[in-house]
Amino acid sequence: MPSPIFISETMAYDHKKIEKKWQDYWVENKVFRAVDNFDLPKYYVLDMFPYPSGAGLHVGHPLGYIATDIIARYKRHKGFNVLHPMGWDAFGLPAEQYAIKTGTHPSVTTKNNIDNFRRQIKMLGFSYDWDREINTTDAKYVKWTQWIFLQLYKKGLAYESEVPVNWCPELKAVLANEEVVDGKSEIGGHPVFRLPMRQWMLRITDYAKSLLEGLDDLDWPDSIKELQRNWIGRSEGANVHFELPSINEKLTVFTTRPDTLFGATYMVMAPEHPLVNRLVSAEQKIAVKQYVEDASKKSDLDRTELNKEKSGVYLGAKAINPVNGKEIPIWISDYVIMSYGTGAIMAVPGQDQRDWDFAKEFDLPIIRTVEPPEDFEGEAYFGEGPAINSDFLNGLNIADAKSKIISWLEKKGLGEKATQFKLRDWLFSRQRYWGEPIPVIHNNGATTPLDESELPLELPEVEKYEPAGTGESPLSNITEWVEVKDETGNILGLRETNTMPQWAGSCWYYLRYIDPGNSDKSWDGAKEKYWMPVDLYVGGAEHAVLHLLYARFWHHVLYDLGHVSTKEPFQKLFNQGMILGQDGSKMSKSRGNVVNPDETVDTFGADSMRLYEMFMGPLDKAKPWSTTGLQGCSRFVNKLWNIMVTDSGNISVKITNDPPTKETARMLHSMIKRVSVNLDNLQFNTCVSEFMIFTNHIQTLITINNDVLKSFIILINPFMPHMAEELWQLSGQENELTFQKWPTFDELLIKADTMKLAVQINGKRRSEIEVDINTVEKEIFETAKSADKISNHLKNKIILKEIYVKGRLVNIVVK
RNA sequence: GCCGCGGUGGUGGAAUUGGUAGACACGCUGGUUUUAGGAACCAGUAUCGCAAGAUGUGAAGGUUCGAGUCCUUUCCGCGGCACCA
Repeated sequence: MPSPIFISETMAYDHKKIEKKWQDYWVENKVFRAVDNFDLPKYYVLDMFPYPSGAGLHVGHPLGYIATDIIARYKRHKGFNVLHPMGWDAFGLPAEQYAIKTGTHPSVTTKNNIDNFRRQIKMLGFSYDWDREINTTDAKYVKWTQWIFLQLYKKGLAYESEVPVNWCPELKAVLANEEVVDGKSEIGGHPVFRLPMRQWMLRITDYAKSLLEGLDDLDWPDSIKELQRNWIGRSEGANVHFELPSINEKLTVFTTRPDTLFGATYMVMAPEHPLVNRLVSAEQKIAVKQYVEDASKKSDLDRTELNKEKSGVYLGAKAINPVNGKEIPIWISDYVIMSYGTGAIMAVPGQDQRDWDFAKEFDLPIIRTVEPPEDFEGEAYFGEGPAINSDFLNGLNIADAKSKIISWLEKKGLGEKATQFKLRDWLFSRQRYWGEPIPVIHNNGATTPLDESELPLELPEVEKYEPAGTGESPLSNITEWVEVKDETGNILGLRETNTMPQWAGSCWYYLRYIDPGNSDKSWDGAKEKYWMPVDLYVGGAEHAVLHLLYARFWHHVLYDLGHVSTKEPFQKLFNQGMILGQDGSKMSKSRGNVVNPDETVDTFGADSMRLYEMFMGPLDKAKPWSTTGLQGCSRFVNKLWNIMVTDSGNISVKITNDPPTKETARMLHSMIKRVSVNLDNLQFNTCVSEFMIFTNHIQTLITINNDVLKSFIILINPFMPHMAEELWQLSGQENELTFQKWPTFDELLIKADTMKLAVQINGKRRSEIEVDINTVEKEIFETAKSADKISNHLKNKIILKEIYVKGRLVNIVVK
């Protein structure tokens, strides 16, 4: 960004010198250290810690950090003991891919990137307690990540399974469901295929109910709660058992519409269903085998892209519909998926569009069991209506029919009420080097967890970081690490060579900040009880169903095991929006619209950048960067400086002990009120406007009262701490600014002596009157009626009603 | 298709939650100052109109004394999910 710097005639605020001065001061005096003083009210304000990439920060990254820093500083002024930490989510694929290319150990890359990120973050003057900095790749941290894994393992929540996984040949790794988007990898957009592989899984499905119900009491954006609810995907319905006469077994299906059972005219099983081979008839054997093979070759992308046309094959077997004893044919089709419900459905084409499409394709019978309205022209009907063709359910609405059929099924032992979740177990292993080793030893098909005393299990040095390509991690090549031997050299077992996914470290880092140096325990119980939960958590919405769901899962487990005192980790969540490039599109290297914070801070200073990012608009909205907008904020910063400070660097002679005018006092108290309320609501942009309005006012003053100035400095300190500290010092204050009490406002002082009231005729503004604040209503109406332009509007009209909205307006309703 | 969020000047956005729409800033126009450019300061800036005045928060209806705000229908944009039975 070529920004020519011109020397102005007024003394410019020397941001470089002053920012360095106070940043050094804060570090040397450990001003922002959080002390474990349990008597003080606490406030835990947390940022989603970054993955330190090689590219460094662009101006969008620190947006949330600026907001949390403002809140942290605000809460300190409000008397809270504030915990505000920062750390690094440092395991991950980019460092490993760089290692494959260059041979540089990922720990070296990671260290360099962290150093750069730390430098960039520090230049913005954030009030982090750097004594609590953590790094997920640090052996002292990995130890406790592995320790938590062992707790999950011991509780039976970690298991190995040969499951069809999302295999990405390009990344040479398997991915979690949450990491696959539209059949492609979330990172890089490479195709993903379904392959069976041995994998570690975490039983997050055991916590589906708990995770769903826990959302209710959280102060989170509705959109994120809704996203998680959808992802967990609770469905209420029934399991229904269908008799399979040919093999004398039962086939259970899950349905949300048991009321439509009389309309079930055929059944469909997933091609992978275990009963397929036993049910298939001799005549259909070849066709079925072919279909099953074709289905297994399809990638996720194929399956979604082909979702328009239904395919399938008749199994040559029948099932008995339990409500009427009718024989119905069983088909297989890939529109039924094995991993949801029981992998088989009862098809009710009359009430389900997918079943309708399939029935039309293969000429299967359709029976409506809910009467559609007369003008209904669609195909399957899923609206409300009376039951038809359904024997004892006829005439009932859907809800009544459901409960009646469920109790009928339960009484006869043919089915029962059931709840299903979409959520699947969490695929927890990765075929990568740069992750936490899973602390487990294999021996003859059995697995043994490491003893806690053997933790941390550290990564061995390797020569090649390239994965084997067969789905095995680079660790599998390190024989001396993999083979666990006793003193005499006998092999006792083989180490697990898969590592944990990047999410592992971020699942509990907020707990480690509470007690980062503890080498005996993951964290101290008393400290955890004091600091938790996180009072405010700010980060990007892209983590809605990944990090935020996984972390909640671990936390729920830790709660059940008695390791944490709160059921939920993050009480209030806020998502910062994206900062777009000047052109309105997403900032990216390829578009060439990336704004670098190093240059911005160098040219305009940290305070200007902080102020501008807050001024741009609401924190949660996406908004484009504007260099002229930034210049506007920089202009404001300099203007404020020049009002307060002389060219020779002393506090202005305007600052005196003369009492403020009524107007100045009114504006100060109004500002205190609005800034306080807006900060409580995380509305930072309007706080900045308030500062501008007040500054525009004091610019016109001949003298500025010293106490007014003091209050103003405290108000701006969260936003522009460097200048605030300097002004605080220049104005002769000696106490630590950080802990000054937040000013309070006096409602009486905010009121002016007179008020301006709009005068409306039939709700339209026609005039304005100014009256004394104590004027009684009757007098106000009289004044209003005689006001400029109003008498004209009242000519030849009948006044029906007179409305006075206190302090705002008068409305005269006429006819 | 389903779920969630949004649509206000030339631009980013305000609006005490039903009460004077456009705060604050950017940009633009004119002025002061300056050798000039820049900076700083002053004034103006929703639209139409010389004016009086009229119109105006994606569109159309409705509730109300009064609607950017509430209700209905509809269009557009963004995010998420997607054969989940």
